Amino acid sequence: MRRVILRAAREIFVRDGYESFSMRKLARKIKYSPGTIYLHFKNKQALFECLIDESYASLGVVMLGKHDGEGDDPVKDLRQGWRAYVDFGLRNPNDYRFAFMLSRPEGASQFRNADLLFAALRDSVKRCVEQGYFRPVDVDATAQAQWASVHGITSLLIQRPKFPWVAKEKLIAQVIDTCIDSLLAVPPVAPEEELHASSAHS
Amino acid sequence: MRRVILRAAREIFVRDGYESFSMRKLARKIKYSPGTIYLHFKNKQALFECLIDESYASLGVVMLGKHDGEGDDPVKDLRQGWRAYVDFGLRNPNDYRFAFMLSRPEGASQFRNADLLFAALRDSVKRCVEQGYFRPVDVDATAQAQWASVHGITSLLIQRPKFPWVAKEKLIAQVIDTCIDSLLAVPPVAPEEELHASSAHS
Amino acid sequence: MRRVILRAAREIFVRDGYESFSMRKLARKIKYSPGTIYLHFKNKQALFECLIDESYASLGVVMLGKHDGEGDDPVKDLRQGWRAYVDFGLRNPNDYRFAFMLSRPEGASQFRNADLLFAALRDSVKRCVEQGYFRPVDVDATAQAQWASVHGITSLLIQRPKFPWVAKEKLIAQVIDTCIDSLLAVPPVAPEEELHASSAHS
Amino acid sequence: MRRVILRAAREIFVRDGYESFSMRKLARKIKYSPGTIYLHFKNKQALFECLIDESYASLGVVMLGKHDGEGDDPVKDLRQGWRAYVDFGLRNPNDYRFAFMLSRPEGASQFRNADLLFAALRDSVKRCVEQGYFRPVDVDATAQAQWASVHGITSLLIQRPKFPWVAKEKLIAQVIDTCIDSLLAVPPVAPEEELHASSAHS
DNA sequence: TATGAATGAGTCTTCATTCAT
DNA sequence: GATGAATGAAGACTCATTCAT
Repeated sequence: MRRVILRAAREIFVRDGYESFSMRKLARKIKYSPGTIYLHFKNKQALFECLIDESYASLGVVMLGKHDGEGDDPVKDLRQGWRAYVDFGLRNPNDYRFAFMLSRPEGASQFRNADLLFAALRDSVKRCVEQGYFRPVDVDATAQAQWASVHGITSLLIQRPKFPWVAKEKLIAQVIDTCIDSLLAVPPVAPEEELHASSAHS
Repeated sequence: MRRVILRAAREIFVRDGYESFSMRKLARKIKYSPGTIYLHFKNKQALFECLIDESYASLGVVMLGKHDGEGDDPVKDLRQGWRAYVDFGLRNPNDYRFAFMLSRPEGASQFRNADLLFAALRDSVKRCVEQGYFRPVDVDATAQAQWASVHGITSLLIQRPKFPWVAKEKLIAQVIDTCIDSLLAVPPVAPEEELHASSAHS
Repeated sequence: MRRVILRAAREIFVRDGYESFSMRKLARKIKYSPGTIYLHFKNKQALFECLIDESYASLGVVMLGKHDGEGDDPVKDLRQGWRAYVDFGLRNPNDYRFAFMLSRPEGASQFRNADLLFAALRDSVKRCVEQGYFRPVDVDATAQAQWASVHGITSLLIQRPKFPWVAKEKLIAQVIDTCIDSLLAVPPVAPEEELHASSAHS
Repeated sequence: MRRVILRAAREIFVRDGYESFSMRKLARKIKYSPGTIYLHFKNKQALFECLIDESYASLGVVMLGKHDGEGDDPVKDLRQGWRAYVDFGLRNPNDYRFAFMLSRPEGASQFRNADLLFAALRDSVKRCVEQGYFRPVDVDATAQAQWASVHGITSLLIQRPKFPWVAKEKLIAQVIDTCIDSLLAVPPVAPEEELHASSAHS
């Protein structure tokens, strides 16, 4: 029942965007009276928080799914994780907006799932450092910086789909590779003309 | 008169945020009747677009101001330009939200000032490449990738002020430096400990 | 226009009582949209305050009307004033409820008309004292005590119309007379068997 | 179980006032579902009536407690009874509002406890007359008139706590004393300065 | 005895916008 | 250029109450 409401709410968001969501619309959509929603969610805000948390969870599943089996190459895992992150955002723009681009009112609570997500991401970076793939960088700072960059390209592509971007695939790859390659202890061997191949740290 | 309205509108935004802006409040603030605004702007939407364009302009002024007539070190210019970008966003979060983080409805027009901004930024990168500071990368892709990263850290810091960030200064520097240093034809000195050293490169 | 709204609002109150008043009902009654009311009154509260003040004014007019011409007998004036007060309450119960029996929210402002009313009443008592009709009592305390008693009978008769009251006329007279006669410097001459005739001070 | 509900309801009233009482809040408070209340009370109205009756009972207990088995000075008893009445109101304003200041809808039933209260009060007056302390006044009229006055000061002090009252103690005493002293067969001593003297009569 | 789900009408209020003047 | 009056729709939310289970 909560599920029904949440699903419908998400659909409205995904379809019409955040700005035009309303409890009334939601009620109309699930063909219940407005009051009914309030039996299951204290608030519009509470409903939101729930949806946001779900979004974090989805994103987490997608990202972490990539190195479930503990690949032998944590750098590859990380790269694929970020790539999954971007793809998730592009494929679920309203989920992504929910999770990261909405102004959240003052008193909003923290989200369990968000913490899990960030912890996992941090661990992924940590593994790269510990196993000698990355130079001995500050793990927290690096994880956050990478997240920032990847969030940047994701949100811009979502928010400005009509901007004259260069080939999106290339752009995404360039952002992620820049983040990762610049940290490699041993720089990647340069194949032919690849953008990220040449970040030449000693 | 348009000016008066725009200034007042911006003030409301900057003060109270996007969500709580309304034409009525605006009218009240400029001490004119609501109808009057419609003599000068067709729409709430039209007013918005105008404000957004102004925000692009402000941002452009701030960024470009950094290497106005200069030119002896385009990399430094670029670095400072991005730093100015982030600072602008953090100091004018509502302006920044306006420019880059608002969902803009379908039919919204392009913005002249945005084009100027991106062109300037692209040129800045181009200069780095042409003068041999950067490896011969794809200028457009690089400019966009850098923008994405810098936008990423800016918007996250704005939108999630309570996230347990590492020291903000360090984080910002790390994002910008990663963008730039990975492109240098001659890599910055001090390979290990790079993170702290990089913001003081000659 | 404000007048139209106020009159309609008062009618709703008078007809249906305080509890069942609503802005929507009011709007429906004057056949305007709800929003329209808010063009003229900031609030439900603001509308109330206005009505209450009007009620004070009406009551003031009624009470003071009784000794407009400065009767030569201030005691008679006072007695008639109180009697007019009670009558006003009984004839306009919802006005009276408005003025004195409604719980008023915290921030509610004072009412100009109420002040005028109380001042006049105090003056009336004062005159009785100054001209030697009343013993030299504390004017403020006396005015307030009399008001309390008169308010008491008024509000009870309004609020509990079905209580097995003794003859109302007699009851009202007894309350007012008790208030006044007990203060007389020279007690009224006792006619035949009159309840208040005998309050024999000195 | 009815008891549990009633107690909780009363607490809500006493804490938050009449206006903000609701069946839902009540249900939440007793941690039962809203429906449950309706198993025990037909109505909000029915619940109210019950509460009001209880209030009458409380008030009765307080008043009558003052001259339980006594009797050597019925005037003193009466005076103390009224004083207890006022104090009860001031100390339990929401109870008092309940009992006397709420508009009660048409079909509301009479209250057993109210009858008891008034009967007791009437008897108290009657005793004063029969034992020669009071002049031979109409007992019913006198009881009702006194009640009116005392109710008046009680309700005004409750309802208008911010009014610039003279010293409340003095005011209350003046109201009660006026009611009683004006009926004494042998007037209290100290004709001038009576107002202050009267509360210390033997 | 109890409840969980539901409702339908209602609460106050704000909104973007229009238009005759 | 400007306004004052107005609107209709919508906003979030609460209410007393019912009823199948």
